[in-house]
Amino acid sequence: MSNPKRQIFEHLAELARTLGHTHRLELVEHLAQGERSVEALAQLTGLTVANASQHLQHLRRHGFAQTRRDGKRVLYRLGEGPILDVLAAFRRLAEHNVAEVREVVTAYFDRLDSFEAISREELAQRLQERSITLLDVRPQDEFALGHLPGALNIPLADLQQRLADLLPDQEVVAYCRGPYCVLSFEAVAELRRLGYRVRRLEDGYPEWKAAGLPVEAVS
Amino acid sequence: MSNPKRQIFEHLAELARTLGHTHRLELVEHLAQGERSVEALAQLTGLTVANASQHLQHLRRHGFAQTRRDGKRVLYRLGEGPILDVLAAFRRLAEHNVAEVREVVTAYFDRLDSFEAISREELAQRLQERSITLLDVRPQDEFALGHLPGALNIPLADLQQRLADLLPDQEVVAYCRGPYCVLSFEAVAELRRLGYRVRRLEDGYPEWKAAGLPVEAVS
DNA sequence: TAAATATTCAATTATTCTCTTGAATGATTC
DNA sequence: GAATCATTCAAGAGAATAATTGAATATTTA
Repeated sequence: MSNPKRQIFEHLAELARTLGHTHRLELVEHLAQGERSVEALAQLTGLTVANASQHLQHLRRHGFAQTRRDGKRVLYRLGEGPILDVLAAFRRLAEHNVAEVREVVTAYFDRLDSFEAISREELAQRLQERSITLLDVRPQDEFALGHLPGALNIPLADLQQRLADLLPDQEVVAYCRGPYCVLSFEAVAELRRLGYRVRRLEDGYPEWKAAGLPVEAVS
Repeated sequence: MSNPKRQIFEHLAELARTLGHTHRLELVEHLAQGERSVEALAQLTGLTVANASQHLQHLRRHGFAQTRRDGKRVLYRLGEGPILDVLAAFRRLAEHNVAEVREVVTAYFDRLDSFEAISREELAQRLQERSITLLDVRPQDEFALGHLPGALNIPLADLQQRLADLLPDQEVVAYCRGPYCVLSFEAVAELRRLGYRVRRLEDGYPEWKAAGLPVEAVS
Protein backbone atom coordinates (compact mmCIF):
# COMPACT_ATOMS: atom_id res chain seq x y z
CA MET A 1 0.00 0.00 0.00
CA SER A 2 1.29 3.41 -0.93
CA ASN A 3 -1.20 4.89 1.50
CA PRO A 4 0.75 7.56 3.38
CA LYS A 5 -1.18 6.84 6.54
CA ARG A 6 -0.02 3.24 6.50
CA GLN A 7 3.59 4.33 6.15
CA ILE A 8 3.27 6.69 9.07
CA PHE A 9 1.53 4.10 11.21
CA GLU A 10 4.37 1.70 10.51
CA HIS A 11 6.85 4.25 11.81
CA LEU A 12 4.72 5.05 14.85
CA ALA A 13 4.52 1.34 15.59
CA GLU A 14 8.30 1.06 15.39
CA LEU A 15 8.68 3.88 17.88
CA ALA A 16 6.21 2.20 20.19
CA ARG A 17 7.98 -1.15 19.93
CA THR A 18 11.24 0.58 20.78
CA LEU A 19 9.74 1.65 24.10
CA GLY A 20 8.19 -1.80 24.49
CA HIS A 21 10.96 -3.33 26.53
CA THR A 22 11.79 -2.81 30.19
CA HIS A 23 15.52 -2.62 29.61
CA ARG A 24 15.17 0.11 27.04
CA LEU A 25 12.83 2.13 29.25
CA GLU A 26 15.34 1.87 32.04
CA LEU A 27 18.17 2.90 29.74
CA VAL A 28 16.16 5.91 28.63
CA GLU A 29 15.65 6.91 32.25
CA HIS A 30 19.39 6.82 32.81
CA LEU A 31 20.15 8.62 29.55
CA ALA A 32 17.83 11.36 30.73
CA GLN A 33 20.19 12.03 33.64
CA GLY A 34 23.07 12.83 31.32
CA GLU A 35 25.78 11.36 29.14
CA ARG A 36 27.05 7.89 29.99
CA SER A 37 29.38 5.32 28.50
CA VAL A 38 28.04 1.94 27.41
CA GLU A 39 29.81 0.23 30.26
CA ALA A 40 28.39 2.63 32.84
CA LEU A 41 24.89 2.13 31.47
CA ALA A 42 25.36 -1.63 31.46
CA GLN A 43 26.34 -1.52 35.13
CA LEU A 44 23.50 0.77 36.10
CA THR A 45 20.96 -1.55 34.50
CA GLY A 46 22.62 -4.86 35.30
CA LEU A 47 22.96 -5.85 31.65
CA THR A 48 25.95 -7.34 29.91
CA VAL A 49 27.87 -4.80 27.89
CA ALA A 50 27.00 -6.44 24.58
CA ASN A 51 23.33 -6.55 25.43
CA ALA A 52 23.26 -2.96 26.63
CA SER A 53 25.08 -1.94 23.46
CA GLN A 54 22.44 -3.60 21.31
CA HIS A 55 19.56 -1.99 23.13
CA LEU A 56 21.31 1.37 22.99
CA GLN A 57 21.82 1.03 19.28
CA HIS A 58 18.16 0.17 18.93
CA LEU A 59 17.30 3.35 20.82
CA ARG A 60 19.68 5.35 18.67
CA ARG A 61 18.31 4.02 15.39
CA HIS A 62 14.90 5.34 16.38
CA GLY A 63 16.01 8.69 17.70
CA PHE A 64 15.74 8.02 21.42
CA ALA A 65 19.50 8.28 21.91
CA GLN A 66 22.47 10.07 20.39
CA THR A 67 26.15 9.36 20.72
CA ARG A 68 29.51 11.01 20.56
CA ARG A 69 32.92 9.49 20.81
CA ASP A 70 35.21 10.46 23.71
CA GLY A 71 38.56 8.74 23.37
CA LYS A 72 37.97 5.06 23.30
CA ARG A 73 34.54 5.31 24.84
CA VAL A 74 31.23 6.06 23.20
CA LEU A 75 28.98 8.32 25.23
CA TYR A 76 25.24 7.97 24.86
CA ARG A 77 22.82 10.73 25.71
CA LEU A 78 19.09 11.24 25.35
CA GLY A 79 17.93 12.02 21.82
CA GLU A 80 16.32 15.27 20.81
CA GLY A 81 12.63 15.80 20.50
CA PRO A 82 9.74 15.35 22.90
CA ILE A 83 10.79 11.94 24.24
CA LEU A 84 9.91 12.63 27.84
CA ASP A 85 6.48 13.87 26.74
CA VAL A 86 5.78 10.46 25.24
CA LEU A 87 6.83 8.76 28.45
CA ALA A 88 4.74 11.17 30.51
CA ALA A 89 1.72 10.40 28.33
CA PHE A 90 2.26 6.68 28.84
CA ARG A 91 2.60 7.19 32.55
CA ARG A 92 -0.67 9.04 32.75
CA LEU A 93 -2.40 6.37 30.71
CA ALA A 94 -0.97 3.60 32.87
CA GLU A 95 -2.00 5.32 36.08
CA HIS A 96 -5.46 5.73 34.64
CA ASN A 97 -5.96 2.32 33.06
CA VAL A 98 -3.66 -0.31 34.49
CA ALA A 99 -4.96 -1.52 37.82
CA GLU A 100 -1.57 -2.89 38.85
CA VAL A 101 0.13 0.45 38.29
CA ARG A 102 -2.50 2.26 40.31
CA GLU A 103 -1.96 -0.31 43.01
CA VAL A 104 1.79 0.07 43.06
CA VAL A 105 1.51 3.83 43.04
CA THR A 106 -0.96 3.97 45.89
CA ALA A 107 0.43 1.06 47.89
CA TYR A 108 4.05 2.06 47.66
CA PHE A 109 4.38 5.66 46.66
CA ASP A 110 1.34 7.22 48.29
CA ARG A 111 2.05 5.45 51.54
CA LEU A 112 5.43 7.11 51.63
CA ASP A 113 4.19 10.44 50.46
CA SER A 114 0.81 11.28 51.86
CA PHE A 115 1.14 14.96 51.06
CA GLU A 116 0.94 16.45 47.63
CA ALA A 117 4.11 16.59 45.60
CA ILE A 118 5.28 20.04 44.63
CA SER A 119 5.08 21.16 40.99
CA ARG A 120 7.96 22.56 38.97
CA GLU A 121 6.24 25.93 38.89
CA GLU A 122 5.79 26.15 42.63
CA LEU A 123 9.33 24.98 43.20
CA ALA A 124 10.72 27.65 40.91
CA GLN A 125 8.90 30.29 42.89
CA ARG A 126 9.91 28.93 46.29
CA LEU A 127 13.50 28.85 45.10
CA GLN A 128 13.34 32.52 44.21
CA GLU A 129 11.98 33.27 47.67
CA ARG A 130 14.78 31.15 49.13
CA SER A 131 12.19 29.62 51.43
CA ILE A 132 13.18 25.99 50.94
CA THR A 133 16.19 23.70 50.97
CA LEU A 134 16.40 21.83 47.68
CA LEU A 135 17.76 18.33 48.11
CA ASP A 136 19.10 16.10 45.32
CA VAL A 137 19.27 12.54 46.63
CA ARG A 138 20.81 10.93 43.55
CA PRO A 139 24.32 9.46 43.62
CA GLN A 140 27.11 11.97 43.45
CA ASP A 141 28.11 11.18 39.87
CA GLU A 142 24.62 11.79 38.54
CA PHE A 143 24.47 15.04 40.46
CA ALA A 144 27.75 16.02 38.84
CA LEU A 145 26.30 15.48 35.35
CA GLY A 146 23.65 18.08 36.03
CA HIS A 147 21.23 19.22 38.73
CA LEU A 148 18.77 21.94 39.64
CA PRO A 149 20.37 25.29 40.50
CA GLY A 150 21.20 25.61 44.16
CA ALA A 151 20.46 22.00 45.00
CA LEU A 152 22.27 20.30 47.84
CA ASN A 153 23.46 16.78 46.98
CA ILE A 154 23.09 14.20 49.70
CA PRO A 155 22.82 10.69 48.24
CA LEU A 156 20.12 8.72 49.99
CA ALA A 157 22.66 6.39 51.63
CA ASP A 158 24.43 9.30 53.31
CA LEU A 159 21.33 11.06 54.56
CA GLN A 160 21.56 9.97 58.21
CA GLN A 161 25.12 11.19 58.63
CA ARG A 162 24.61 14.50 56.93
CA LEU A 163 21.53 15.85 58.64
CA ALA A 164 23.63 18.70 59.95
CA ASP A 165 23.73 20.11 56.42
CA LEU A 166 19.98 20.78 56.54
CA LEU A 167 18.53 23.84 58.19
CA PRO A 168 16.14 22.32 60.72
CA ASP A 169 13.43 24.96 60.37
CA GLN A 170 13.26 25.23 56.63
CA GLU A 171 11.03 23.08 54.47
CA VAL A 172 12.89 20.59 52.27
CA VAL A 173 12.02 19.59 48.70
CA ALA A 174 13.64 16.36 47.53
CA TYR A 175 13.98 15.13 43.97
CA CYS A 176 15.81 12.43 42.02
CA ARG A 177 15.66 10.75 38.60
CA GLY A 178 12.03 11.07 37.71
CA PRO A 179 8.46 10.38 38.74
CA TYR A 180 8.97 6.70 39.59
CA CYS A 181 12.40 7.00 41.07
CA VAL A 182 12.20 5.68 44.61
CA LEU A 183 15.13 7.63 46.04
CA SER A 184 13.22 10.81 46.75
CA PHE A 185 10.26 8.88 48.18
CA GLU A 186 12.55 7.13 50.62
CA ALA A 187 14.27 10.39 51.51
CA VAL A 188 10.96 12.08 52.20
CA ALA A 189 9.84 9.20 54.39
CA GLU A 190 13.06 9.17 56.34
CA LEU A 191 13.17 12.92 56.91
CA ARG A 192 9.52 12.95 57.94
CA ARG A 193 10.26 10.36 60.60
CA LEU A 194 12.93 12.70 61.90
CA GLY A 195 10.51 15.58 62.11
CA TYR A 196 11.42 17.58 59.04
CA ARG A 197 8.88 19.22 56.80
CA VAL A 198 9.57 17.61 53.42
CA ARG A 199 7.88 17.28 50.08
CA ARG A 200 8.81 15.63 46.81
CA LEU A 201 9.18 17.35 43.49
CA GLU A 202 6.44 15.78 41.35
CA ASP A 203 8.94 14.58 38.78
CA GLY A 204 12.72 14.68 38.56
CA TYR A 205 15.79 16.26 37.09
CA PRO A 206 15.22 15.20 33.44
CA GLU A 207 11.75 16.68 33.31
CA TRP A 208 13.00 19.93 34.82
CA LYS A 209 15.70 20.13 32.19
CA ALA A 210 13.36 19.12 29.36
CA ALA A 211 11.00 21.93 30.39
CA GLY A 212 13.78 24.36 29.52
CA LEU A 213 14.43 25.42 33.09
CA PRO A 214 18.01 26.27 34.10
CA VAL A 215 20.37 23.56 35.30
CA GLU A 216 23.84 23.48 36.76
CA ALA A 217 26.67 21.00 36.40
CA VAL A 218 29.83 20.42 38.39
CA SER A 219 32.64 21.74 36.26
CA MET B 1 13.15 -7.66 41.77
CA SER B 2 10.47 -6.25 44.00
CA ASN B 3 11.56 -2.80 42.91
CA PRO B 4 8.31 -0.92 42.26
CA LYS B 5 9.92 0.99 39.44
CA ARG B 6 10.67 -2.24 37.61
CA GLN B 7 7.09 -3.37 37.96
CA ILE B 8 5.80 -0.10 36.58
CA PHE B 9 8.27 -0.14 33.70
CA GLU B 10 7.09 -3.63 32.82
CA HIS B 11 3.54 -2.34 32.56
CA LEU B 12 4.58 0.71 30.57
CA ALA B 13 6.47 -1.55 28.19
CA GLU B 14 3.36 -3.70 27.74
CA LEU B 15 1.33 -0.64 26.86
CA ALA B 16 3.97 0.43 24.37
CA ARG B 17 4.12 -3.02 22.78
CA THR B 18 0.35 -2.95 22.41
CA LEU B 19 0.68 0.13 20.23
CA GLY B 20 3.63 -1.45 18.45
CA HIS B 21 1.73 -2.96 15.58
CA THR B 22 0.26 -1.24 12.54
CA HIS B 23 -2.98 -3.17 12.65
CA ARG B 24 -3.65 -2.23 16.23
CA LEU B 25 -2.90 1.44 15.57
CA GLU B 26 -5.31 1.33 12.70
CA LEU B 27 -7.96 -0.37 14.81
CA VAL B 28 -7.53 2.29 17.47
CA GLU B 29 -8.05 5.00 14.87
CA HIS B 30 -11.32 3.39 13.84
CA LEU B 31 -12.42 2.79 17.43
CA ALA B 32 -11.89 6.48 18.04
CA GLN B 33 -14.64 7.21 15.50
CA GLY B 34 -17.21 5.31 17.52
CA GLU B 35 -18.55 1.86 18.36
CA ARG B 36 -18.10 -0.89 15.81
CA SER B 37 -18.65 -4.61 15.56
CA VAL B 38 -15.73 -6.95 15.08
CA GLU B 39 -16.82 -7.70 11.55
CA ALA B 40 -17.09 -4.02 10.66
CA LEU B 41 -13.63 -3.34 12.06
CA ALA B 42 -12.22 -6.33 10.20
CA GLN B 43 -13.62 -4.98 6.96
CA LEU B 44 -12.38 -1.46 7.57
CA THR B 45 -8.86 -2.70 8.18
CA GLY B 46 -8.80 -5.54 5.68
CA LEU B 47 -8.12 -8.18 8.32
CA THR B 48 -9.78 -11.54 8.74
CA VAL B 49 -12.38 -11.57 11.46
CA ALA B 50 -10.38 -13.92 13.67
CA ASN B 51 -7.26 -11.82 13.35
CA ALA B 52 -9.11 -8.59 14.03
CA SER B 53 -10.74 -10.23 17.04
CA GLN B 54 -7.38 -11.22 18.46
CA HIS B 55 -5.91 -7.77 18.03
CA LEU B 56 -9.02 -6.21 19.53
CA GLN B 57 -8.79 -8.49 22.54
CA HIS B 58 -5.18 -7.49 22.90
CA LEU B 59 -6.23 -3.85 22.89
CA ARG B 60 -8.97 -4.56 25.38
CA ARG B 61 -6.70 -6.42 27.79
CA HIS B 62 -4.53 -3.33 28.01
CA GLY B 63 -7.29 -0.78 28.31
CA PHE B 64 -7.23 0.62 24.79
CA ALA B 65 -10.67 -0.79 23.99
CA GLN B 66 -13.88 -1.64 25.78
CA THR B 67 -16.78 -3.80 24.67
CA ARG B 68 -20.45 -4.28 25.16
CA ARG B 69 -22.73 -6.92 23.73
CA ASP B 70 -25.55 -5.91 21.40
CA GLY B 71 -27.57 -8.95 20.44
CA LYS B 72 -25.27 -11.39 18.79
CA ARG B 73 -22.64 -8.81 18.04
CA VAL B 74 -19.91 -7.47 20.28
CA LEU B 75 -19.34 -3.76 19.89
CA TYR B 76 -15.86 -2.39 20.53
CA ARG B 77 -15.23 1.20 21.44
CA LEU B 78 -12.20 3.22 22.49
CA GLY B 79 -11.12 2.67 26.08
CA GLU B 80 -11.18 5.37 28.70
CA GLY B 81 -8.20 7.42 29.70
CA PRO B 82 -5.83 9.63 27.77
CA ILE B 83 -5.24 7.25 24.85
CA LEU B 84 -5.30 9.90 22.17
CA ASP B 85 -2.80 11.94 24.16
CA VAL B 86 -0.34 9.08 23.94
CA LEU B 87 -0.84 8.85 20.20
CA ALA B 88 -0.49 12.61 19.83
CA ALA B 89 2.79 12.49 21.76
CA PHE B 90 4.07 9.73 19.48
CA ARG B 91 3.03 11.71 16.45
CA ARG B 92 4.93 14.76 17.59
CA LEU B 93 7.98 12.68 18.34
CA ALA B 94 7.81 10.97 14.95
CA GLU B 95 7.45 14.26 13.10
CA HIS B 96 10.43 15.55 15.02
CA ASN B 97 12.72 12.54 14.84
CA VAL B 98 11.82 10.18 12.05
CA ALA B 99 13.05 11.50 8.74
CA GLU B 100 10.67 9.33 6.76
CA VAL B 101 7.66 10.67 8.60
CA ARG B 102 8.75 14.25 8.05
CA GLU B 103 9.18 13.37 4.41
CA VAL B 104 5.76 11.84 4.05
CA VAL B 105 4.18 14.73 5.89
CA THR B 106 5.86 17.38 3.80
CA ALA B 107 5.80 15.53 0.49
CA TYR B 108 2.23 14.38 0.69
CA PHE B 109 0.32 16.37 3.22
CA ASP B 110 1.96 19.76 2.93
CA ARG B 111 1.78 19.66 -0.81
CA LEU B 112 -1.96 19.26 -0.57
CA ASP B 113 -2.35 21.76 2.19
CA SER B 114 -0.05 24.66 1.81
CA PHE B 115 -2.01 26.85 4.20
CA GLU B 116 -2.10 26.44 7.93
CA ALA B 117 -4.62 24.04 9.34
CA ILE B 118 -7.16 25.54 11.68
CA SER B 119 -7.04 24.72 15.40
CA ARG B 120 -9.93 23.41 17.45
CA GLU B 121 -10.07 26.67 19.36
CA GLU B 122 -10.28 28.83 16.26
CA LEU B 123 -12.85 26.51 14.74
CA ALA B 124 -15.03 26.71 17.85
CA GLN B 125 -15.01 30.47 17.61
CA ARG B 126 -15.70 30.60 13.87
CA LEU B 127 -18.59 28.22 14.38
CA GLN B 128 -20.11 30.59 16.92
CA GLU B 129 -19.77 33.43 14.45
CA ARG B 130 -21.38 31.19 11.80
CA SER B 131 -18.72 32.43 9.41
CA ILE B 132 -17.74 29.05 7.97
CA THR B 133 -19.22 25.92 6.48
CA LEU B 134 -18.04 22.89 8.42
CA LEU B 135 -17.59 19.85 6.22
CA ASP B 136 -17.30 16.24 7.41
CA VAL B 137 -15.88 14.16 4.58
CA ARG B 138 -16.02 10.77 6.28
CA PRO B 139 -18.35 8.02 5.07
CA GLN B 140 -21.95 8.43 6.04
CA ASP B 141 -21.95 5.69 8.66
CA GLU B 142 -19.06 7.19 10.56
CA PHE B 143 -20.76 10.56 10.45
CA ALA B 144 -23.83 8.91 11.91
CA LEU B 145 -21.85 7.57 14.87
CA GLY B 146 -20.91 11.08 15.85
CA HIS B 147 -19.75 14.38 14.35
CA LEU B 148 -19.06 18.01 15.17
CA PRO B 149 -22.19 20.10 15.80
CA GLY B 150 -23.57 21.68 12.66
CA ALA B 151 -21.28 19.77 10.32
CA LEU B 152 -22.41 18.98 6.79
CA ASN B 153 -21.62 15.42 5.73
CA ILE B 154 -20.40 14.97 2.18
CA PRO B 155 -18.29 11.84 1.82
CA LEU B 156 -15.25 12.51 -0.29
CA ALA B 157 -16.52 10.33 -3.14
CA ASP B 158 -19.70 12.41 -3.47
CA LEU B 159 -18.05 15.80 -3.31
CA GLN B 160 -18.20 16.60 -7.03
CA GLN B 161 -21.93 15.98 -7.29
CA ARG B 162 -22.87 17.86 -4.17
CA LEU B 163 -21.08 21.15 -4.63
CA ALA B 164 -24.47 22.85 -4.69
CA ASP B 165 -24.75 22.19 -0.94
CA LEU B 166 -21.86 24.56 -0.26
CA LEU B 167 -22.31 28.31 -0.05
CA PRO B 168 -19.85 29.54 -2.67
CA ASP B 169 -18.73 32.64 -0.76
CA GLN B 170 -18.21 31.13 2.65
CA GLU B 171 -14.96 29.63 3.79
CA VAL B 172 -15.05 25.85 4.29
CA VAL B 173 -13.34 23.85 7.04
CA ALA B 174 -13.00 20.13 6.32
CA TYR B 175 -12.22 17.37 8.79
CA CYS B 176 -12.21 13.60 8.96
CA ARG B 177 -10.81 10.81 11.16
CA GLY B 178 -7.70 12.39 12.57
CA PRO B 179 -4.43 14.11 11.79
CA TYR B 180 -3.19 11.56 9.26
CA CYS B 181 -6.52 10.81 7.66
CA VAL B 182 -6.18 11.60 3.99
CA LEU B 183 -9.84 12.29 3.28
CA SER B 184 -9.83 15.89 4.41
CA PHE B 185 -6.54 16.58 2.62
CA GLU B 186 -8.01 15.33 -0.60
CA ALA B 187 -11.18 17.30 -0.06
CA VAL B 188 -9.24 20.49 0.56
CA ALA B 189 -7.18 19.95 -2.57
CA GLU B 190 -10.20 19.27 -4.70
CA LEU B 191 -12.20 22.23 -3.44
CA ARG B 192 -9.21 24.53 -3.86
CA ARG B 193 -8.96 23.50 -7.49
CA LEU B 194 -12.57 24.55 -7.85
CA GLY B 195 -11.89 27.94 -6.35
CA TYR B 196 -13.23 27.53 -2.84
CA ARG B 197 -11.52 28.90 0.20
CA VAL B 198 -10.90 25.80 2.29
CA ARG B 199 -8.81 24.79 5.26
CA ARG B 200 -8.38 21.60 7.23
CA LEU B 201 -9.08 21.11 10.89
CA GLU B 202 -5.67 20.28 12.36
CA ASP B 203 -6.89 16.97 13.71
CA GLY B 204 -10.17 15.12 13.46
CA TYR B 205 -13.41 14.08 15.09
CA PRO B 206 -11.90 11.85 17.82
CA GLU B 207 -9.59 14.57 19.10
CA TRP B 208 -12.45 17.06 19.18
CA LYS B 209 -14.52 14.65 21.20
CA ALA B 210 -11.63 13.71 23.48
CA ALA B 211 -11.09 17.40 24.23
CA GLY B 212 -14.54 17.41 25.79
CA LEU B 213 -16.11 19.57 23.09
CA PRO B 214 -19.74 18.94 22.16
CA VAL B 215 -20.62 16.37 19.52
CA GLU B 216 -23.80 15.32 17.74
CA ALA B 217 -24.97 11.93 16.54
CA VAL B 218 -27.71 10.92 14.12
CA SER B 219 -30.48 9.48 16.26
C1' DT C 1 -35.61 -27.06 19.69
C1' DA C 2 -32.85 -26.48 15.56
C1' DA C 3 -30.55 -23.50 12.40
C1' DA C 4 -28.09 -19.31 11.60
C1' DT C 5 -24.95 -15.65 12.85
C1' DA C 6 -21.12 -13.23 15.29
C1' DT C 7 -17.35 -13.80 17.98
C1' DT C 8 -13.88 -16.28 20.42
C1' DC C 9 -10.80 -20.07 21.25
C1' DA C 10 -7.09 -23.51 20.28
C1' DA C 11 -3.59 -25.44 17.60
C1' DT C 12 -0.13 -24.82 14.04
C1' DT C 13 3.25 -22.54 11.41
C1' DA C 14 5.95 -18.58 10.22
C1' DT C 15 8.16 -14.59 11.71
C1' DT C 16 10.38 -11.52 14.67
C1' DC C 17 12.77 -10.38 18.90
C1' DT C 18 16.14 -11.26 22.68
C1' DC C 19 20.23 -12.84 24.80
C1' DT C 20 24.66 -15.07 24.75
C1' DT C 21 29.04 -16.02 22.95
C1' DG C 22 33.22 -15.02 20.79
C1' DA C 23 35.44 -12.50 17.28
C1' DA C 24 36.26 -7.88 14.97
C1' DT C 25 36.87 -2.87 15.00
C1' DG C 26 38.61 1.74 16.57
C1' DA C 27 41.12 4.43 19.60
C1' DT C 28 44.57 4.99 23.06
C1' DT C 29 48.79 3.96 25.66
C1' DC C 30 53.10 1.81 26.33
C1' DG D 1 54.05 -0.94 16.28
C1' DA D 2 52.25 -4.00 19.91
C1' DA D 3 49.21 -4.26 23.65
C1' DT D 4 45.11 -2.73 25.86
C1' DC D 5 40.55 -1.17 26.39
C1' DA D 6 35.66 -0.01 25.03
C1' DT D 7 32.37 -0.93 21.85
C1' DT D 8 30.26 -3.22 18.03
C1' DC D 9 29.32 -7.04 15.04
C1' DA D 10 27.81 -11.76 13.67
C1' DA D 11 25.92 -16.17 14.48
C1' DG D 12 22.90 -19.19 16.83
C1' DA D 13 19.66 -20.86 20.42
C1' DG D 14 15.46 -19.82 22.73
C1' DA D 15 11.29 -17.12 23.51
C1' DA D 16 7.60 -14.32 22.21
C1' DT D 17 4.40 -12.67 18.72
C1' DA D 18 1.48 -12.98 14.55
C1' DA D 19 -1.50 -15.08 10.99
C1' DT D 20 -4.21 -19.04 9.50
C1' DT D 21 -7.36 -22.63 10.03
C1' DG D 22 -11.14 -25.00 11.89
C1' DA D 23 -13.79 -25.90 15.93
C1' DA D 24 -16.40 -24.04 20.02
C1' DT D 25 -19.49 -20.67 22.31
C1' DA D 26 -23.27 -17.46 22.84
C1' DT D 27 -27.17 -15.17 21.05
C1' DT D 28 -30.99 -14.67 18.02
C1' DT D 29 -34.32 -16.29 14.64
C1' DA D 30 -37.09 -19.83 12.45
